[in-house]
Amino acid sequence: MNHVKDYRQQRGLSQLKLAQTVGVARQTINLIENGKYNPSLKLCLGIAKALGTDLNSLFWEE
Amino acid sequence: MNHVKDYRQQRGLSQLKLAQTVGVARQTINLIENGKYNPSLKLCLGIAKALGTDLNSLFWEE
DNA sequence: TCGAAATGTCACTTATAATTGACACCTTTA
DNA sequence: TAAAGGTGTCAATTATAAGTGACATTTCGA
Repeated sequence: MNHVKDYRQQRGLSQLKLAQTVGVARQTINLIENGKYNPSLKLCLGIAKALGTDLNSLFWEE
Repeated sequence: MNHVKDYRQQRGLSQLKLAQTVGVARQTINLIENGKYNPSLKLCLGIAKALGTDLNSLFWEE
């Protein structure tokens, strides 16, 4: 899994708001948060920047 | 860009060897190293683990 | 300096990420 | 009690990641 939902909620953002910031559809954010698929690197980078964090914090499991 | 090529060469691996370890085609590694496209998160994770490093080291630019 | 391994790239196909529109369900507030 | 915002999910389409086979060039050790 990943930590997108946690970080998004900590920032008080809706899925829609995050999606608009990153420039993707709301459904795409929803699917990523629920582990339903495998986002592209570019999208991961966009989400990390929009949430003021980095790739490891959101997507890395030791 | 990214640092896949640097890390791979430091480990003395060919594109083919890394591709086999990760389970993708050699061309896929070549395209990623040359910034020709946008790999999936799953593939980025596989490459990071195969090279004994992490997402930020390979793909994060401040 | 020859030959093999490694790399870069092409065309084509297949798998899947991502989009769009829609609907049901839930919670909160007027 | 109903209206609005937020979420989860569905089906259908489009965009693109990834695979396959092939070939030319470069690199490097015997």
